[in-house]
Amino acid sequence: MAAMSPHQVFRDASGRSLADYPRPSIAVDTAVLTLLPDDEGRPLEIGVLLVRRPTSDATARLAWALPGTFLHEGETLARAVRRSLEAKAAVTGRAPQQLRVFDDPARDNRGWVLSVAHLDVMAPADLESLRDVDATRVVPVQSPGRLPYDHSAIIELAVERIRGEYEERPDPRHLLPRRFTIADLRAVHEAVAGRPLQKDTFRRAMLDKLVEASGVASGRVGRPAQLYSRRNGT
Amino acid sequence: MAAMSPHQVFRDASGRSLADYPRPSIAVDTAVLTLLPDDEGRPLEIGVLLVRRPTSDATARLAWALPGTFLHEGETLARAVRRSLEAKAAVTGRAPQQLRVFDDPARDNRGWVLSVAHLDVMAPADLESLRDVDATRVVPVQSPGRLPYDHSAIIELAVERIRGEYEERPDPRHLLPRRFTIADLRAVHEAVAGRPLQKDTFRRAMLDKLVEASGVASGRVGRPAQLYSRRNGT
DNA sequence: CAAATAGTGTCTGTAAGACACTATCCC
DNA sequence: GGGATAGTGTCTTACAGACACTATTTG
Repeated sequence: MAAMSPHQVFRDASGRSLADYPRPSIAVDTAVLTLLPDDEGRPLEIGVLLVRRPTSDATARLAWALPGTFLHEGETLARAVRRSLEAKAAVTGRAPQQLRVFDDPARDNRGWVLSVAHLDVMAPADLESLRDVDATRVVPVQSPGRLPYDHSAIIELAVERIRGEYEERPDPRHLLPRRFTIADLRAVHEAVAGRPLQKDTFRRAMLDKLVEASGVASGRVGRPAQLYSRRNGT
Repeated sequence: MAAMSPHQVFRDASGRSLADYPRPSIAVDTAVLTLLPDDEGRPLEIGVLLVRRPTSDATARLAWALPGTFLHEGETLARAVRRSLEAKAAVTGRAPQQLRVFDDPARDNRGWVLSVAHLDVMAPADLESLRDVDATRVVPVQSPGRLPYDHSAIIELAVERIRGEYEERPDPRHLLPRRFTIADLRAVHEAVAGRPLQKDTFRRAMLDKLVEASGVASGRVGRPAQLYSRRNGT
């Protein structure tokens, strides 16, 4: 990018100013991931938040989509993501994270629209408040149904990203509360990874990335489990 | 993103159409990475391509920047990257790859400009043709000098990305010709990693990711080295 | 022969996978 | 005690790191 001194109108080789070029609309679309529980309430698999689209008549088969909005003037992408989610969920995600830009000029028949795909993660509890709202659903990422645009690709990217993060660190997205047992942690990591993880190997790999917290888990049968928390209160 | 049936004007809750909203300009800025040789012509460290900016008068200290351009109508980001490079280099990079969007509304004093940072890689030979051109330089990524905007951050992201790729596979960006010795490969990987790599460990890790090619390397002193090539002609 | 580079044998330490065992709770 | 869950001991395998050795060329 060539740049000029401040407050000076930029003109290119053909003498046109910046404002003379056509500009695309910028959208943000967000895969809000969470965990879906099994019958006993334990984390089972990754779910993704969908919202009902203001669909016109017969296109009912594409009635659900990822939440998104257009970028407003003077707004950052992360702020646009949060704005698009605040209307749908009581608690906003912690840190919208960019995945990639979808830039096919013909991807949106409404015009020239670039979409910046984002990932956000919400704990299941934060999504309880909206579960019965008619305009939102949480579906398994394995079978999200037919989705418009590039939304299936966005979900795949988001899942890939979060799986990578969970292979490196214990619960980096704070799906668990501040204190938890190794069994809780393993259930979450298994749900994210989409496959069972070895009990003893998992424990040994995680122990030096956790700090021992005071107290043990009560309830249920069996020997009570030691509580742990993440390093440095993260 | 809500969507309408084809060829219908989209209007939001306030009845405004898509075109009524202000839209940002979209720029692409690219860190073109290559290898800088030492005195004997062996790859030593990662270099990045800079171009001279059409600087106005006294701002000479920011006279160099990453190549970039504005996105044109109907153009993909990758194509804009290639267009911005074709003017500067004889050979265009193989695959521009998105890094992230820089979206601070105040990052450019010319107006509202989002920049999509990209990574591209060129073999040193492909950059020979422009090395003496007055408007381009290749500088070490460790000490690129003062750069405008977010360009230093872009270079850091690009280096991080390419280092990750080179830890996984042998020369994924084709900095070497089709056939090469293990020693050639190790020199390239050491330059990318920025640190020396163990001779025997490196060899054993790479051997099963390569296919043996016919012939040995001639020249120099010492025992001639077996030639190898990448799997499946990639 | 010496010098130089290519390539291998092998030991050690670390860590994952797997299995079986011990520990401690509730009933 | 029985059932259930938490946590550990330990064997095997694999592999990175390290060092020293052998192999094959040029001069």
